[in-house]
Amino acid sequence: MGHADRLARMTPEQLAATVRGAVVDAIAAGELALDPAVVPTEVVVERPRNPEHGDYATNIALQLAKPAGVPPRAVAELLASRLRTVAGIASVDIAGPGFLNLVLDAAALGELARTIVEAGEDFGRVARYAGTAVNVEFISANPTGPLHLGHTRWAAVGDAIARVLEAAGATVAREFYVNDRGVQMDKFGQSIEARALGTEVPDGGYFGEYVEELAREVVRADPSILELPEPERWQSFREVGYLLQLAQQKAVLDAFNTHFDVWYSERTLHSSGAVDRGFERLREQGHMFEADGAVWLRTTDFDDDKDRVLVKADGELTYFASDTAYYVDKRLRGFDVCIYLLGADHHGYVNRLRAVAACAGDDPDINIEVLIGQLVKMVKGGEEVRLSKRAGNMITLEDLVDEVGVDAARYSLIRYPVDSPLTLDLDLLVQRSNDNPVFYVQYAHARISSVLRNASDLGIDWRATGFDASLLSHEREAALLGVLGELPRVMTAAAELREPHRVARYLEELATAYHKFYDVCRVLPPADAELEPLNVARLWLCAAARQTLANGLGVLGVGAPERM
RNA sequence: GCGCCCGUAGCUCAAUGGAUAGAGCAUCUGACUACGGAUCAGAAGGUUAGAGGUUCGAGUCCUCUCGGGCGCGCCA
Repeated sequence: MGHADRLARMTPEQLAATVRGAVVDAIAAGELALDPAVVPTEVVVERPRNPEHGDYATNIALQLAKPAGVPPRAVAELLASRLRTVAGIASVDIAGPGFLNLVLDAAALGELARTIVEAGEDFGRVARYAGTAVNVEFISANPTGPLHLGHTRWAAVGDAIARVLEAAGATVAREFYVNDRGVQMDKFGQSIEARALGTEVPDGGYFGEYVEELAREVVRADPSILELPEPERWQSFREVGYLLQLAQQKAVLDAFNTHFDVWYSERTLHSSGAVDRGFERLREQGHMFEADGAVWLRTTDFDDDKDRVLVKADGELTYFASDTAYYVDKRLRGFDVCIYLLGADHHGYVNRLRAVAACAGDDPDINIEVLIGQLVKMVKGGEEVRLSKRAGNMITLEDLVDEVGVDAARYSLIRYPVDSPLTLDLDLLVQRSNDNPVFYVQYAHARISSVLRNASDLGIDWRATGFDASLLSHEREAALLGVLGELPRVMTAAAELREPHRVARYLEELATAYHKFYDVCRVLPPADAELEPLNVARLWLCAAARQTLANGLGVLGVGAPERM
């Protein structure tokens, strides 16, 4: 019965297409005086907050009323009569100013469980960005010290953005720009040397305890370094110390489940000729000029406050010169979109980076994207913790993970949008980590895993037993199915908006829907009872829920434990 | 001074112009001799900082005011 099978399933995507079809048909039949071109290509079909408003609701009649010159309820009326004839749709109501409230047949909704189980890890993957190559650059901390809490938010969020984009079909490179060149590096080398020799750390140098540890390590690795003449000696300290520090950053990030594809060295940028290529591109585009003995980029052509110097009067390149070359290099490496994650203290860079893209002949609205994240504030004992290296209360990424674990740390940082400042209560995070919503979500996954294990122990092979979706008629089953069906749309929105926190919030909603279902719907047959078709149908639903939780958690880089 | 971000329940925060603004924590009251109680059911808690505007509809968009964070180098 191919016909029945085709009509049996009704995912939100299919429903949206069905509603749109009703509009197009109504126009073709002359019921609506509308240009088909004004019908949105994607009709919005959303799950109403109030369950009394049906499984799905659409505002399409409200949108079309004005262009059609007809009252919204009249538009709703004629769409409703068409939709009522569609197989899989149980009822259509008109509510409020002209909303269409749709209720699906239990079977049409329940088939979603099969769809999800069959899709497996692919459920939630969408094709929104298929064929797009995206470069996501984040953290890019100086390799002159450990990663601190300020970097940690980007470590979690940047990686989650990359994962979300991958789930949406993009090819993604996670990139870390290593500032291994310039004055800061020299200060770093001289600071390590000073600690090794017991002399005074230079002005503007690095004072942290880790510098002493680096000094000991460098000397231990090769004591002859102390015999070198200057400047080879401090330069050697710089080189060896830099590699040790960089390796430490990599190790910490790997442990944090954030794996970079590219560690791009600023030195390489210069030695590879990328700077020359970058300048060449900018010159071609006609935005470079000379004034006051310096070479400038006319970024004011594109919304920047002032023009920027590329080459100083003394012939030295500015940091900005590296930025421009780096951007051009990314584009030459084939990335369509270059995303930068910067802290709020760098928001002044947004316009100038966008101007760089424009000066290079690109479209700043397409090829470059600068995301500004607000800083993380920490509260401990009810008081704000001011993080400063000098005060010695710097909290590193490593510290946070040691205290709360990778999953809780990542989740806490990802579940909030980055454009609002975040206050983390260390006491809450550390001592009462069970209150972290990540455990609520993981618990749902572990709980389902347990049910499926028990089913297996009872010798139940639900996959091989017929699945009757129409049996999933309980309101909590319908609610759970409704939430399950949202993952593809949540993933699309999270990818488009670069907002992985939406996935986290969705998972919390899903976990709630599961727990509510589980509370009142017995899944396995009680002792001494026969296996009923309803038990099997609910096992399919459980499997679908578990798969969806696992897929969502995977996109956040958070584990989906089978036991906890 | 100019620019960007933010202001939602006691606290931490959601809500892509949609219906009665939602969660968690904290407070109070309930639910397992059946599948994991890290759960569930319920109560209480709001002039979405304030004032105008745009429209069928504004926490969301526009203007102004107030309050908070951050930034405005031929530094890196």
